[in-house]
Amino acid sequence: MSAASDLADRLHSTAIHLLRRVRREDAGAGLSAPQLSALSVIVFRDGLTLGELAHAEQVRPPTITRIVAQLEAAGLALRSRRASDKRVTIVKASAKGAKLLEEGRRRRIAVLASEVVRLTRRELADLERAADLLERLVGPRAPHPK
Amino acid sequence: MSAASDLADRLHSTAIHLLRRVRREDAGAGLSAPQLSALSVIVFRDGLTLGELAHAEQVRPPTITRIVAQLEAAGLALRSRRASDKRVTIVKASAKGAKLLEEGRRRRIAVLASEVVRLTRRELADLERAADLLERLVGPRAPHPK
DNA sequence: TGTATTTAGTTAGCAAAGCTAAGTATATTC
DNA sequence: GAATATACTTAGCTTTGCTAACTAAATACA
Repeated sequence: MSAASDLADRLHSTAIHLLRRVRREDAGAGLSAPQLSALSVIVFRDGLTLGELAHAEQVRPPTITRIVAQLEAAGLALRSRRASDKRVTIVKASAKGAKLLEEGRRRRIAVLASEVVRLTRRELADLERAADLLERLVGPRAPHPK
Repeated sequence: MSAASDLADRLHSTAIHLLRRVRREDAGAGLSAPQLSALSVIVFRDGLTLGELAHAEQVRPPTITRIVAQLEAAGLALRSRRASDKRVTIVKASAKGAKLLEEGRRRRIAVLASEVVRLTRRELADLERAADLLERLVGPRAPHPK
């Protein structure tokens, strides 16, 4: 139990540090980490609804409303109503958004991957497997009974 | 290069999701993730200075000033001046702080480790190694030339 | 049909995180 | 002993995240 406890602690701590580390670079691209994260999902799953995006990003509706509004204001994403149900909002990435995502990714690489590429092949494989596991651990899944 | 890029992206994304995941539980303990992270360092390295803590946490001085002020207001940490140099502030954990850290840790476990303990021994070993690597990647190290 | 409920998203307003710029107080330098 | 450097603080800004309360559209039901 203590081993799992320690590990969870370390993951928590490294997550905080990782985000602090990339924060400034992301800012250089003009986008915050949450904005980039959302944009990434939008590009990857083009045409999803705000609700789906909120679920994927594990935030509450008001939060995703605002983030998408920012992306839209920056000309990176587009919103439209679904014809068959005018309550739902469809989000798509603009060409500019897709392009900027690629740039943001490159910047992040400069910070993370400049170190990552120095790893041995074996260490890289470890990290890859760990990323799989982490995605399973923290992926969307009805987080809490409200 | 694209492999490293993808990996960096995934780590970035999982870091965001992990923190969102534990956010509510930490809130349940009355502490935010940054507060818990700082408290953890304070408990682990009792008697460090604010500057050292800021460096360990990779934030700017004003940020650490505020976080420690919050911990102090909550009765979890204590500040004192160093006799030999009255500019520097020494931070220590109170008994209450050490106790609460253990509780916060337990709560986080409930979220992360409830899944973590379900992993196979081999997966756990992967994650452990990954945590080592991540700590190396994102640990304190003069991040940017101001 | 026509009210009542549910669903999708928004608006308002709050606390905290992070920052920079500018201030204070103590040490150090010359 | 005046000038500079160091350690931290204060002020003020933007962004994140939340809950609570609202609007508008769809569905239920009677």
